[in-house]
Amino acid sequence: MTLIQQVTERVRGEGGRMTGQRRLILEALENLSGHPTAEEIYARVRKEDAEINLSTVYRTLRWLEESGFVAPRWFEDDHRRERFDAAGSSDDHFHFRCRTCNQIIEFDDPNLEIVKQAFETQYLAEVENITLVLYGLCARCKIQPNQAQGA
Amino acid sequence: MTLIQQVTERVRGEGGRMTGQRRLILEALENLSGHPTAEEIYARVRKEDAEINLSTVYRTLRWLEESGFVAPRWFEDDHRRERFDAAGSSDDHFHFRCRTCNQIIEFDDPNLEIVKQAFETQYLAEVENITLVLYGLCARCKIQPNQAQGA
DNA sequence: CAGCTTATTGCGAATTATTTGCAAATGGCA
DNA sequence: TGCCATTTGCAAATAATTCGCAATAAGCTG
Repeated sequence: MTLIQQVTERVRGEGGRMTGQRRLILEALENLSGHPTAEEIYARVRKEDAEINLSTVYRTLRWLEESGFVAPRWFEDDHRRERFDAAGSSDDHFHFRCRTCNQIIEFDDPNLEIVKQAFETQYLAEVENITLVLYGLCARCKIQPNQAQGA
Repeated sequence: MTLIQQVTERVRGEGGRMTGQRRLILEALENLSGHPTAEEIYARVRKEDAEINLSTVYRTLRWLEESGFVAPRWFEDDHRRERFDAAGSSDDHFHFRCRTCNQIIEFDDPNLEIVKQAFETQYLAEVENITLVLYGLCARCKIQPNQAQGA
């Protein structure tokens, strides 16, 4: 089932409406690779609907976030700008961000479960959530520098 | 050697001045526990010098950051607000943040080195920096909830 | 398929953390 | 003690995101 179908089902179930704007924003989320910003999604959607407003994009993203369809992320090299992770909040994974080309790679590692448990045991705490970001150079930029993409 | 002494040495070495404002900000950094915000440092410093301006606090923190004496941190539950880690950028450690009392615990774990190396090997990347934050409930808040402190 | 209700949109203004420009103040060497 | 470049205070600028509100349009209902 596609993202648009899932969201449609959800929105209808709670008396909401599936508008043209929402459909376009969902399409943009599926098609834009990486973790786009609201502006990037806005730019993409604008190609189809020149009248759409940036605040509609923000509102829709916030609403998708509440339902767990997207998760907000912030990276330190650009900490003011929110990015949207279309993988949603359910599927947990970690991130690597290349400081040259700005690409984001998602990965997972079972060691994080160990780190979490060790912390919980030592501090008698309960860990609900983990954010891990590795910053550095991706394979390509290690060899051939300066391929900077969008911020 | 105290932080103020270290910074004085550095600033004099590069033709800068150790002003009363800078001294107070450094004292605040040493005395405030956790990872204070610029506003918190400002509030503290203001008790000694009612004339100091918030932008002086920001400028000084930025300058300390450039020299590696403090490191900026952002936590997701309050992602817009910058916090300053007096441990500096040299000493690397990770963070736990309690979602109830907002306290920050610093910790280290050798498994992160393994995660880093595994990632570098698999993706042929070079990791320069790691940010890891665990979010959850600290020991006290697990038992006795609602002791919320500053944001 | 036209009407109706109210969820959603567009727009512009507000918000908030941080930064900047500039004239006035001051640290610290001569 | 005076000089002058570095720093400060102040007020205005920035920039991402949010909000209020009147206008628009989903999608039931008849």
